[in-house]
Amino acid sequence: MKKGDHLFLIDGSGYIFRAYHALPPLTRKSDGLPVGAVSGFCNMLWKLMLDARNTDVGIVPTHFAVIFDYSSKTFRNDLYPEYKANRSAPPEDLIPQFGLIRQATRAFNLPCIEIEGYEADDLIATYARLACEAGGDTTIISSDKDLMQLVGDTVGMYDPMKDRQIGIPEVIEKWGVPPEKMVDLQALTGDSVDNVPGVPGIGPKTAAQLLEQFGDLDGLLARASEIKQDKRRESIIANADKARISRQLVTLKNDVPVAEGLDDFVLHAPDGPKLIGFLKTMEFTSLTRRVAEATGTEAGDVQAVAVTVERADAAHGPDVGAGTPGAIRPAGAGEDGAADRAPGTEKPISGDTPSLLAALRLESAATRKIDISAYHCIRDVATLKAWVAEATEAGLAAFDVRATSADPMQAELIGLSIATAPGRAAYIPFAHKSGNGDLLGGGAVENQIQLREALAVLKPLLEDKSVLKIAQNLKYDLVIMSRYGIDAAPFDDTMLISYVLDAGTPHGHGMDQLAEKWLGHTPLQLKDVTGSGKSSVGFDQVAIDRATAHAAEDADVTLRLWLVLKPRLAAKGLVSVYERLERPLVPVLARMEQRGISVDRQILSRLSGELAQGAARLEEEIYQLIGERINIGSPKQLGDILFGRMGLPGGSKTKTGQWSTSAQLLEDLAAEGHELPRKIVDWRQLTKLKSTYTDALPGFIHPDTRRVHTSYALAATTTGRLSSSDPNLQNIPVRTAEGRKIRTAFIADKGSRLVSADYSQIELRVLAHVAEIPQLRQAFADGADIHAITASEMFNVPVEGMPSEVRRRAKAINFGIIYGISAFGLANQLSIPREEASNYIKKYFERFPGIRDYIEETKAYAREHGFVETIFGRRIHYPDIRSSNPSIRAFNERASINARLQGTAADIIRRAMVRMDEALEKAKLSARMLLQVHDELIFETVEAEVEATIPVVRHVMENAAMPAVSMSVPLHVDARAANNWDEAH
DNA sequence: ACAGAAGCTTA
DNA sequence: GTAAGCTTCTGTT
Repeated sequence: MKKGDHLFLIDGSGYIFRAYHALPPLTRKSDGLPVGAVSGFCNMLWKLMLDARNTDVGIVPTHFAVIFDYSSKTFRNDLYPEYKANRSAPPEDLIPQFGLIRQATRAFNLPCIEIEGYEADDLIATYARLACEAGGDTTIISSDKDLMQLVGDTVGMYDPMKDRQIGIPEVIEKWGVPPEKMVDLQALTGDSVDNVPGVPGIGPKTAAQLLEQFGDLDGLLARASEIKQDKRRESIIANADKARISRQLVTLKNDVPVAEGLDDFVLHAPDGPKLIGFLKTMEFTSLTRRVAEATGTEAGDVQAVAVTVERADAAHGPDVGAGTPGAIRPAGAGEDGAADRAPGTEKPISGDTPSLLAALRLESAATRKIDISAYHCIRDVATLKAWVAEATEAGLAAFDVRATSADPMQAELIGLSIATAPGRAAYIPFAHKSGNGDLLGGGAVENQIQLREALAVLKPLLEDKSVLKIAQNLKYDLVIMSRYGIDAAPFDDTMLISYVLDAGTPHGHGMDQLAEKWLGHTPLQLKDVTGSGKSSVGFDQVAIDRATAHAAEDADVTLRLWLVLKPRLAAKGLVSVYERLERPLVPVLARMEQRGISVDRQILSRLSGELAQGAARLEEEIYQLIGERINIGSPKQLGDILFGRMGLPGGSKTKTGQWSTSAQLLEDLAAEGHELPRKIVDWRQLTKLKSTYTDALPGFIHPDTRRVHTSYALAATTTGRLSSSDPNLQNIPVRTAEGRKIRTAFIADKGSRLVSADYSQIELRVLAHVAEIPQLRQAFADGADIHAITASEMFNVPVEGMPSEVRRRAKAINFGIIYGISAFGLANQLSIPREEASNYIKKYFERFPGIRDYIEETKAYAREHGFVETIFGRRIHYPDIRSSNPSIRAFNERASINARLQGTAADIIRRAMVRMDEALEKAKLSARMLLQVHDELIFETVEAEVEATIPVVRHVMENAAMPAVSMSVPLHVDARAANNWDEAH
């Protein structure tokens, strides 16, 4: 070994236990031999060896060895007979796997190292030292904290199950001490799994703090009398000996007399047939196939080999009783790894399982490079027809539209790209201009197929029922193409597939993020080809070769993403969520966006004038009161005046140290009789309504349709709700009379009416259903006042003649439950002390123990799986639910409680929307769905059909959960018709 | 020209 | 206490 070489040391024994516990139990070979841990081990080894040949990865091992424990009896037992004495025998189905894993190691052509009397950790310490002395680097494949003491400048760790590097910073982050102090830390904390005593009452946090204060263990023991906390001081003084012996136990021995030297560990290429022989015997079908592919071996030619199996009832062989403490739980491994490690979870004697397919696709996607210079540009009809034929033959193609605007209602088609296989993609320019920058925009570029001609060739393909069209954020393309008379179908949308798979994970679902995550690739950005800011040009001005690279790459990336992501749906049981709740909603929303809604410019303009007058009047009065003309809209200036110069009481600070001027705070001051805060609150309301609504909305009226076309995002929220933007029509004011006037500007066409239909208390009904609360179910079945019933149960007062304040409090609690209640939040909401809020919650749980159970069960589920599910199977991930930061953890808990309810409600209205158009058509009604506001749908219909439309709409909405779920609580929908949205609501 | 904070609108 | 989007101000690029 020499400088620059890199040694990989696998903690084989640790891995066995971790894999056994992390992987699903009962993975067995056809003859019943349990092989789950062997499978996990082989997959891990194979992945490491692939990485080893992939120079992109950065760390390339030159030396490689797998280290095992030999037996449970080591020199440590001489030091401390109780060491690992409480270790029970390994699980029965793990025993035969110890030997198999050693055989697997040899099948991989890797050295298999174990020495009697020493633990694997000691051998690892020894080899890491030898490598360091030879000038090489070491990576230890393990996440065992016992090994962290070895981490240093030349020694790192890697956790293959979590794909995580562990270096000095990670050790400090996790344990609060640098690696060289890990020994002292472990000496203090001890280890119950290994029966290392430590000092009772000292955990990792305290230990780190003490070591910080006293330097090291010896310093601490010498000056223990200085510790302030009585209990802690006494425990450390009384147990100093235990700490010292613990330190000896956890200190790894780095001078074990080893037989093999580092030169015996030089990494060789795997021997295909030898390895495949073993894998076949194990019936690891997918890994066999992948290894065969990678090594160029014909798997069919290789015979399975004999393996030696130690029976569970035989004498315990090596490894028994020794393992890695803190083996992670199945859930702790993260379900997200499931398909990545698909072969580890595969069923015995399986063919192409979805997980296998997903894993294969991922592997090939990550290895096949993207070459943006290899794309074609289609400039004549004959070539275009050839590509259409190719796509038809393939039965699928990815598309991406290039247009003049991000708003699909305004966008003019410029070109279209198409991909038929990874790396095989083309761009068809129709409307590029030579960008000379003169005002006329230059002339059309030569050698382009005319738009009409190109669409005539493409339309049959786009509408061909036997060709799957794949796009990223398909709704955009669909709206544009629909305006050009094309109704593309059938289709898949990679953005939505990602959303179904990974809602709530840190990565978003945009193409760039998906390409980065799954393909390890950064596509050309639009900015890269159009420029940005002032010097940017329209896409139609981009040179055709640059446009080709950009557009065709997006189609290529989309196709590759589809190959990777689509099989994952089946692997995770999420196909029906995608096919029933996501994909069919795309054309529904595309139609709603295209229809738009009429907004009366005159009404808004009149309102804007009134608001301007009112605001101006208040402005003058405010200036009078404060004596100077500040910018009232500046919270900074306002705060300085109110709480600084004028000295009003009760000012609190925001997190940036500014005075808070929130409405709540100003309201409180107003209630104390101050004149100014009231005026500021009023001024804010008027200016808010003016700027956000009356002034902004007219700008969204489309020049041709003269209606407002919002844009719905299907994949923007974590819970499954839609979001609306440009403009946001889901936050049009309704609470105040002033604000509601905005709604009168949303009108139906002449001779038509707006119909508004909204679910009543849908989230509370979902709660009553999922948490199985008898009183709430009964109340909803009776059509009773749910908040009054809650109050009656809690405070033992009759519903008749109930004071409104009592009902108000119950209502706040009901909403609080939906939001994942906390005493802090409820106290804020009701302006009561935290203790009082806490008592309310306690009382509530006494009356409705099912809700407490539901909340606890949700938290436990989220913690175990890292996600929660709606009743229709939509998954929402909470990766931070296990955070050690209590406030982050609590936030994730509340969010996960809310997500089941909000997400289920969102699923229900999605189901209604998917069915609505067909139901209306079947009833021969011309009503058109225009808007969705979370629990409300707004339709436009001719006056004569209003009466017939309402029952159809109600029926679809009230039965939307069926037949997938038969709810134990009825859904109730209120519906009304009027000339404008204010009166219809 | 853009990003973050503060504030306000909705379900 | 949950989930969003938009506007203004303010400071940085």
